[in-house]
Amino acid sequence: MRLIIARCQVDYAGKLTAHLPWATRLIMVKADGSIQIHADDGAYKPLNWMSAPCLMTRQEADPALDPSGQLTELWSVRNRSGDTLQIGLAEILSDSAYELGRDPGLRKDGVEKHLQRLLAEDPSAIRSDLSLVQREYQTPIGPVDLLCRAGDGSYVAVEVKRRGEIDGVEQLTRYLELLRRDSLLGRVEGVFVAQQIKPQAEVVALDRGIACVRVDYDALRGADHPEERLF
Amino acid sequence: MRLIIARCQVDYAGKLTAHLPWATRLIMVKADGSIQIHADDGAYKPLNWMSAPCLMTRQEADPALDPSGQLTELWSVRNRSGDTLQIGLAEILSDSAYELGRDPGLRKDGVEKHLQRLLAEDPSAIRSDLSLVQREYQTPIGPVDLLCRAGDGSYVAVEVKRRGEIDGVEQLTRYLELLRRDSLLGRVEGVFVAQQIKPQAEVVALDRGIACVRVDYDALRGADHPEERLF
DNA sequence: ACTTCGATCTCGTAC
DNA sequence: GTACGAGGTCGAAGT
Repeated sequence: MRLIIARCQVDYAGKLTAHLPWATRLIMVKADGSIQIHADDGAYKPLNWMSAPCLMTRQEADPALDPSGQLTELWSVRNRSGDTLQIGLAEILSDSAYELGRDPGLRKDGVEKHLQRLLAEDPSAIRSDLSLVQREYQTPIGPVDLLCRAGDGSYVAVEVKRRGEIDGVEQLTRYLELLRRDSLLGRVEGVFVAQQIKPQAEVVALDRGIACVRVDYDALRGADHPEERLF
Repeated sequence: MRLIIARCQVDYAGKLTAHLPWATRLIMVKADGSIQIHADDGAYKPLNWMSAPCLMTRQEADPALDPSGQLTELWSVRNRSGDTLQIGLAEILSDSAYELGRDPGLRKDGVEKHLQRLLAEDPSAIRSDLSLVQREYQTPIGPVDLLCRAGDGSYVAVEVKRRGEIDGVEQLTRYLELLRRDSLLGRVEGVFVAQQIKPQAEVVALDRGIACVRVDYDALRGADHPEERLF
């Protein structure tokens, strides 16, 4: 990994064009050839970047092409799609490189699957009269997260999301259309379950007769494993 | 901006939990307090991070809590939601800080809004008989990009995308369903406009009676500002 | 290789 | 502030 602190200007041309005026920034070149340019604030997204695989060519500044004469080096980076990143360097305040080696990588836990599992174990957390028929109930257009049965015997298709947005409602709508064609199932209701549901998604859902239920992930986890509760 | 190259291990607990085993990595601390931890490959997304605003507290390693004795420093970072990032540091290979100052920021060009504006100025570029009724016509499920009127007096809802994919067709379909319920509007057509349209998206659109139109962004810009044309 | 989908998404922008 | 849509998204999982 090579880290450079330098005054630079940058131009990107690809799916869009973008320009960075002269300023002092961090330029990071990773071992895989990828490059990112960071300012001193903002979240992790760089101001500009080029992902691997890409090819960099370097050239000394040509005074004829740089009337202001502040350029010392010009880097051109290009990827397979023909996107280009041009970095002009002026004063270099620091330039160092390190061998980091391969990273063992990140281990995650606790995403949407977990929420689905908790609700499969206790569908009454969604609505008191629900009982599970099958989790990941297969259909030709994909799996329904939870297929349940209501107190009155009718089937209920449940779509589980961490955040309920409009495309989740579309997904459930497609499942319901399909399930309702299956005359063996009889009446089939839809329930959209999420930790948070966006207002627009709720409007669309209710307009289609789909109920919306918000669930508390931490409470569910607590109910499932009381010993893990912190308070 | 502070840049540290060090052997470290990291734990995140928040919307999910994640762990990074011991390895040598880059730790970047920006002036706004945000932190990111990078390996030597991968695109710009860090292995782990904490966005500003957040608060870091530092403590010397306590041998009693670290039987292996490799820890030299322990950093705890916390944000407003209570998410925490714990970074344990061992050998520090490099540690340096720089004053970068405020960045003048990125200037972009060529995004969807610009395309929408150009088409709003001249809807005949979509179809010769179209005239604009309203840009960003509001509905309960979101704004229609362009509401136009055809030569025969019927309304035309136009969805503009840079790249036309299937979700754009879905979006326009929802608008059309809604607009057609409004008896004041009478007949409402749909037109899907983009620089490129994926074959799958076109199949779905045509199947639903939605016309597809490809537009040339550069030509539109050229027609609008002939002096800016490069060739 | 390509596609689909979630994300500790990030980022702008309108309300 | 909150909510919503777009992204040069990134990254993983499945086909």
